[in-house]
Amino acid sequence: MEIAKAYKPKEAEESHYQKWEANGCFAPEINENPDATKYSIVIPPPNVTGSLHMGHALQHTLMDALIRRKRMQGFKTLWLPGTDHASISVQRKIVEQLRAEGETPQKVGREEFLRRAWAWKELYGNTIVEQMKREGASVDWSRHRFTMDESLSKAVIVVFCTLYEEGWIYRGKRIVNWCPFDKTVISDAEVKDETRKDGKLVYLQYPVKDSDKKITVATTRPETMLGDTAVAVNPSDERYKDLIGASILLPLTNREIPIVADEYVDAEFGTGAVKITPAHDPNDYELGLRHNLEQLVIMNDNATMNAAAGADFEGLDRFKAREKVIERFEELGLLEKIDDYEISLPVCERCKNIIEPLLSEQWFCNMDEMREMALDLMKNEGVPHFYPQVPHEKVYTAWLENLKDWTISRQLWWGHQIPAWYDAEGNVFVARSSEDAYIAAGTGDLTQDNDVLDTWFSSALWAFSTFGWDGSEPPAVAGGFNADNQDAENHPSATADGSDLEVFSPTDVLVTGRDIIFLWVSRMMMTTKKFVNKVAFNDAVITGTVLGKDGKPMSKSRGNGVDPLEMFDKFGVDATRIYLASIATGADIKWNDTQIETYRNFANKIWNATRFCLLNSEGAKVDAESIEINSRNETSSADWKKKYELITMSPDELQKIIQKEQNLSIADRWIISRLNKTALGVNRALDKYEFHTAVSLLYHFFWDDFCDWYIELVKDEITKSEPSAVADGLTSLSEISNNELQPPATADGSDLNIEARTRIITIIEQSLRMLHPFMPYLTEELWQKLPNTSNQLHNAAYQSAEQTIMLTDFPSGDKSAIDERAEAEMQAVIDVISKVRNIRAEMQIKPSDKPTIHIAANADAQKIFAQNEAQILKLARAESLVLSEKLDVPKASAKAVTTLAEIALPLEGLIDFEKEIARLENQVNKLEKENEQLRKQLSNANFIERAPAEKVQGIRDRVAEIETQVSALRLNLEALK
RNA sequence: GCCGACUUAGCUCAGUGGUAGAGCGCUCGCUUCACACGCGAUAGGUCACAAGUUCAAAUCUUGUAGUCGGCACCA
Repeated sequence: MEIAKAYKPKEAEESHYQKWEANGCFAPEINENPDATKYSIVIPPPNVTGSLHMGHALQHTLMDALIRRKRMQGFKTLWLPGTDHASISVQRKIVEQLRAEGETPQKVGREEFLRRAWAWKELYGNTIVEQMKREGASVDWSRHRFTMDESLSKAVIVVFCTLYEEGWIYRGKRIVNWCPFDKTVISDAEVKDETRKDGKLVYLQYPVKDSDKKITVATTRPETMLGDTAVAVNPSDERYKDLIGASILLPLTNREIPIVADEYVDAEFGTGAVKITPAHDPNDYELGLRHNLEQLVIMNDNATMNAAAGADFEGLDRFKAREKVIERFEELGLLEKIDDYEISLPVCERCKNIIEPLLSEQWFCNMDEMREMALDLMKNEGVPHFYPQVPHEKVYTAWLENLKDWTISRQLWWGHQIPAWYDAEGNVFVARSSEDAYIAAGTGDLTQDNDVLDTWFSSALWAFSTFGWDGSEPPAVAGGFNADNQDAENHPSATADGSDLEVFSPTDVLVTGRDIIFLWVSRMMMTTKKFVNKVAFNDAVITGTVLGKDGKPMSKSRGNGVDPLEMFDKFGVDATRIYLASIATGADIKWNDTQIETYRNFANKIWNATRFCLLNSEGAKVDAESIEINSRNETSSADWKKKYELITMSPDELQKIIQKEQNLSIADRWIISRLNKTALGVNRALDKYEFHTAVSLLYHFFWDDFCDWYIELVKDEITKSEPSAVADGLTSLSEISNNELQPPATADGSDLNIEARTRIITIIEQSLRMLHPFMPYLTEELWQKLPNTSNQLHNAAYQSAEQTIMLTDFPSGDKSAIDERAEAEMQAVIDVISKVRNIRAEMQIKPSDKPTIHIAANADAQKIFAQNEAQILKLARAESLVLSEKLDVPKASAKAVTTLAEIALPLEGLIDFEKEIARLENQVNKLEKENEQLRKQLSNANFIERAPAEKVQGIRDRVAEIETQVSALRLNLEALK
C-alpha cells in the first residue's frame, strides 16, 4: 500500500462528504433501530446574505461533533440545516442593485422588488450552505428549511393571527427606534449603545412670554427644539416656581409653548429646565401624554427635517440642522454655552447609523404571557440549561423580567408581509388569508399592510416550524398553556403521528453565540412553549466569541478577520475543527495561528502513526477482541480451565499459559487501560459540553501515550519478521485453542507477530473513532485504509449501511479495563528510560554510545524491568541491563533514582564529575524543597488531626519516598567528592 | 449607576480546596529504519494586589486595581 509521507487534507476532503451524503448517512432514516432514542439539533439559520465566518465554523464544529458522536452511539440523529431570509440585509442588497441601475424601490414597485429579491436569494442565498459542506457538517440536507418556505410562512401567519386574536399583538403609536439608513423601525434588542466622548451639551435660552426672563434648557440634540411643545421643570424647583403655567416664545418657530411642572425633571441636572419634544423622545412622549402636549414630528424617514421644522430647515439633514440651530441661536444671542459631554448614542446594530427616536404607528407584541412562560420554564424546570450556566442563566432571567413590548413591524418589503388588511375607513382586519379578510370586512376593497414582520419573528418559530408545524394540525392535548382559552383552533399542537414534530421536538441542544440569546434563544423558548407546548431545547451551549489577534471582535472595518475557508486551505478542515473545539470553553478567545498549527501537526501525527501501523499490518486486521481484557479474563477463569483440565498443571503454570495466550505485555495492558480511561473521559466531557477537555484527552492519549510510548515499546514486535519468544510459545497454544489469529507464514517463510499487529491496528481504529466527531475527513480516510474494516464494525443500528467510520460504535470506555497496576508498572519503566535519557543528555553521550544500565530494585520491580528489558535497552539506547538488589558500579558512574529503582550508568572516561555533582545536587535540591513543604504540613498538629487520614498517609508516604531517594542521591554525591 | 466575567510561564490559554499544567516560543542534543508538521532533554510562574475563612486557598469570602461584557440612564 502506498501511503503519502505527510497528510494532505485536500485529498481526504475531496470525496468523503459526497459519499456520506449520497449514502444517506446524515439523515435520521439511516438508523435501522425502531427503538432508537432521537437526538436533534436545529442550526441557528445563517442569513442568506452571509458568508461563513469563524463564529459559524466554531458553532458548526461543536454541533457536528455532538451529532456525530450521538449518531455513532446509535441515536436517531437529526441536525436540521436552514437559512434565514434576513429582511434588512437582503432589502439593502436589492436597494443597492437598483441604485446601480438608477432605479429606486418606489419606482420599480413592490412586485418587481420582490422578484429581484427572490432571484438574488436563489443566486447567492446558498453560499453559506455550500461552505458548510466543506466544513463536513453532517446536516440532513433533505430537511433544509428557509424561513420563507411556504409552510414556515404559514406558521408565521398562524402565530401572528393567534396572538392578535388573543390580544397580545396590537397596533399602536409609540416612540420607536428609527433607523434613517434602513428607513425602518427596529426593536430595542437591535439597538446598541455607543459611547462618544466628543458629545456636546448645548445650552439654549428660551424667552418667556410677557417677561424679560429667559429659561435655559440643555440638550444634546439642539435640532429637536424645532419640535418642542413645552418646557418642563420640577414642581418643587424654587427657581422656576413662578414661571409654571407661563409660556415660552420658542425661537426660530414663532410658536408659543407652555412651561409645565413634572416630577420627571431632575432639578439637579443641567439647568433644571427640560425642553420637551414628545414626538422625538420617549421620556418627553410620556410627559407629553401627562400634560396633553402636542406631538410634532419634524423629521422625514431619512432623518432630514420636514416642513413642520420650518421653511428654513426643511430638507436639511438632522446634523446640518443641528449646526444651523446653534448658529441661529448664537445670532439671536440666545446661545448660552456649549459644554463637552460624554454621551452614549443608540446605533443600529447592523448598519451602525445613529437611531432616531421617532413617533410612529407600528405593530407591537405584548410579551407578558410569553415572558411568564419562559420564566416559569427557567424557574421550575431550569430550562434551558445554559452551558456555561454563569453568567447566561442570570442575564437571561433578568432580561426576561424586564422585557417590554416587542416592535414587530418593519418598513421593508422582503419578509413576511403582515396579514392585516385595511378598508377605506382604515378599519383593520387581521386574517389568515386575504379571502378571510374580505369575508370579515364584507368587501374585497381592502389594502394589505405594507410592512413585513421582524426577521426574528419567523426565526422565533424555528424550533417547530422547521418540523412541519404550520398551525393546521388540531392539538393533541387541549389547552395546556392557557386555562381560559382552550379553543382548539387557536392552539394547534403536535399530534402523535410520527411526524418530525412529534419525533424530533423538543430538540436536545442549541449551540449559539451570546449575542442572540435575547433576540432568538429566548423567543424560541417562548413561542415553542406557547404553540406546541414543549420546550424548544433542553440545553443551550453558548460559545465565546472568537476575537482577532488584537483581542477585538473580528470585523471587516478592523481588518482583523480570519476567514475559515483560508484556514481550511492552509491547515485543513480537520485541524481547524479540532482547534476550534479545543478553544470552546465558553470564554472569548483570541485567534492564534500557532495553535491551529499544533492541530495541523496533530493531524499529521495521526496520519503517520496510522501509516506506520499500516506498513506493518500484513496478516493483521481490526479485531476488538484483541484489546478486550474482560472477555479474556472470563475465558481464563472458566473456559480455559476446562480446556486444560486434562493437562496436569499447577495453577501457577496454568496462569502463565493463560497470560501467554493473552499475550498481553505490561505495555499492552497499560495502553488498553489508557485507551479506556480516555474513552470514559471523552464521553464524560462531551456529555457536559466540555469540548476542550475531550480534545485535550484525545491529543495527549494519542500523541504521548500511543505514539511516544506504545508504538516505540512494541515497535520491534511489530516490525521484526522473526517471531518473538512470546509469540513463539503462542503457536502451539493457538493450535489447541483453534485461535483464528494463528500466525501464517509470510512469503519469505518468516513468522509475523500477528497478535501484536492486530492489537495496535485495533487501538488505532478505536482512536480514530473517538477522533472522528472532531476530525471527520482524516479519520474516514485512514479508517478506510485499515485492514478488513467493514460495516461489521458499525453500531448495531447501521448494520446494512455502506461501510464508514461515521457509523461505527463510539467507544464508551470500559471501567473494568482500567488497570492501575499496569499503569504503575509501565510508569516505572518509563521513569527508568527517562532517567537514563536525562543522564545521556546532560553528560552529552553520543547516540551511538551504548552504555550498560545497572538497576537496583526489589524483586517485584526487577521482574517488571526484566520483562521490558528489550524496550528499555532500545529506548534508552543501552547495551545491556544489569538487575540486582544493590548497585555495584564503579565510581565513574552517573546515577539517578526513581520511585522503584536506583539507576547507574558506568561512564568510564565519559563522565564529567563536576557536571554529575551539579546534576545530582539539582535533583536533591528539588526533592528537598518538596520535602520541606510536606514536613511543614506534617508538623502541624491540626493537619494531622483534621485532614482526612488518607491525605495524611499520602504525604507520609511521599516523605518516606523522598527521603529514600535523597539519601541514595547523597550517598552517590559523597562517593563522587 | 446596577449586575457580571476575567487577571495563571515570554505568548495564547486549561486548571473550583490537598506537591502549579498544555501548546507555541526559548536553550541543548539528534538525518534513531511512521512522522523535522519529527524525536529526546532542560529552563521558565509569590497563580493581579490586600485582608479573611480553613489543618490546607490559584481555587471559597470581602476589598482594591486593571481589562471586558450586559442592563439602566443619557435634558
